[in-house]
Amino acid sequence: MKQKEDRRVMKTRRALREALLDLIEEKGLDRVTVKELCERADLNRGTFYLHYRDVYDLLEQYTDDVLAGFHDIVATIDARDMLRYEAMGEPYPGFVRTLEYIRDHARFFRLMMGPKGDPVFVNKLNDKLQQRMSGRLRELGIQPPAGVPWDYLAAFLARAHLGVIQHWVETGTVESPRNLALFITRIYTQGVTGIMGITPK
Amino acid sequence: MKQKEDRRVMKTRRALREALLDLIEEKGLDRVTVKELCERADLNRGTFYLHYRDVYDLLEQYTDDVLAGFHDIVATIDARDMLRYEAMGEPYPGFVRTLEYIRDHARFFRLMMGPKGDPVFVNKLNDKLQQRMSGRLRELGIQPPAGVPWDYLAAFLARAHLGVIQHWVETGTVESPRNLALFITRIYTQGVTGIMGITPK
DNA sequence: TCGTTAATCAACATGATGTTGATTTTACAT
DNA sequence: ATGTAAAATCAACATCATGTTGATTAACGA
Repeated sequence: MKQKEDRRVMKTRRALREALLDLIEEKGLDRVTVKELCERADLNRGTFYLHYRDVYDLLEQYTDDVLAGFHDIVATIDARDMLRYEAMGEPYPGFVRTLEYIRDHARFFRLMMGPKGDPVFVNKLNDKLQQRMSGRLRELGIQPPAGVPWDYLAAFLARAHLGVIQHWVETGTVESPRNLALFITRIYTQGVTGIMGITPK
Repeated sequence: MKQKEDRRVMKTRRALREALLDLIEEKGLDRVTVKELCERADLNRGTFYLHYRDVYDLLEQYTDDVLAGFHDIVATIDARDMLRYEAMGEPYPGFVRTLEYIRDHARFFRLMMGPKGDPVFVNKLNDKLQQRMSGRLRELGIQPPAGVPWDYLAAFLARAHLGVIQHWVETGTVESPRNLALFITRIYTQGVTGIMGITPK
C-alpha cells in the first residue's frame, strides 16, 4: 500500500541525504550539483528526478523532517514548569530533551548553521523560537524593561539560544545537554550585569 | 595611475552590486546567474568577467567592503568607556555609530541576514563580534557565571546582538540607532531575571 | 510465483558558463 | 581638441549541468 515503505525508496533517499551533507561540507550548498550528488550516492541521475525536483527540494524535505522532530519536542515544553526549574537553578527537562535531539542531529545542525549552510533553515528555526519566546513571555505575564518592545526581546533571546547551540555543535558537542541547559539558564538568569558585578541603575 | 578611479569601472561595479541585491531579493542568492545579473545591470556578459571570476567573487568583494567599514567603526570602541555609559543607562556613542553604519547599509544587511542571504557574511560578522566580545570580557576582568565557559558567553552575546539587529533591519529600521542601543543595553544589564522579577539563587 | 514499481541507461534539447579575438566606445592626460 | 590607452561590446565557441523521455532491467511485496 504505502510506497514509502519500499526498501528501495528508503535506500535512495537515505543515500541522497548522506551525499548531500557530504557535498555541503566539501563545497558549500550552492556548489552542490545533481550530477555529483548522484555519483556520490551511487545511483543514476534519472533516479534523483523520480524523487525530487532539484537540490533545494531535497534539502527542503530533509529540513522539514528535522524541524518537525524539533517541533514535537519543543511543543511539550511548559512555560510555568520551566520557570520553576530555573528558579531552582536546575535545567528544565524539556530543554534538555531538545538539546539531546540537536545532538542526535549534530552534523546536520553544524553544517546548516555554518558558513556553508542554509539560511532558510536557520531562519525557520529562529522564527519558530522567536514565536515561542513571545508566547512564553506573554503567558507568564512578563514585561520587558521600560521602553523595550516585546519583539526585540524575543529576537534577542531566540538568537542568543541559537548562538550557544551553534557554538556547541561547532565544537563537537563535548558538553552534555544538561550542562548546556545550565549554561544558558545561568547566563540569562544572572544577567550580564550580574556577571559584571554592577548594580543596575 | 589608479585604474580603480576610472568612471567606467566604478559605474559597472556599482551597477553590478545594485543588480546583485535586486536579484537576491527576488530569487535568492543561489538562483542568481551571471546572465541575468548583466541583463539587469544593462551591460555585456563579457564585461562581468573582466571584473569578477563568478557571482560569489562579486559578492565576496562587496561583503568585504561592508565588513571593512564595519570593522573601522567597531575598532574605535573602548570597553571601559562603554561600561561607564552602560552604568549610567546611557547608550554608548561608539555603539550608536555602529548602528548608524548598519542603517546606512540596511538593505544589504537585511538581505544578507535573511533566508535568501549569505551564511558566509553572517558567520564572518558573528566571528568578528564574538572575538571582540571575548576580548572585552577579558579586558574588563569579567568572570562568567560559575561553570560557564568564556566562549559560550561570547557566543550568546554576539548572536543576541545580531538577533536584535536583524529584527531591526527586517522591520524597516523605524527605531533610531540610539533607541536600539538603549534596548540592547537595558536587556542585558537588567537581565531576563530582572524582567521576570525573580531573585536568582 | 507474478504483477507492480523502482532504478538504470542512453539520448536529447536547453541554457548557463567561461573564454577568445576583433571591434567600438569612452575616459583621461597632454 | 586630440591621441592613446583602457574599458566595454559583440559574436562565436566548447563545455557542462539540467531536466525530460522512452525503453529496459532489477527488486520488492503479496
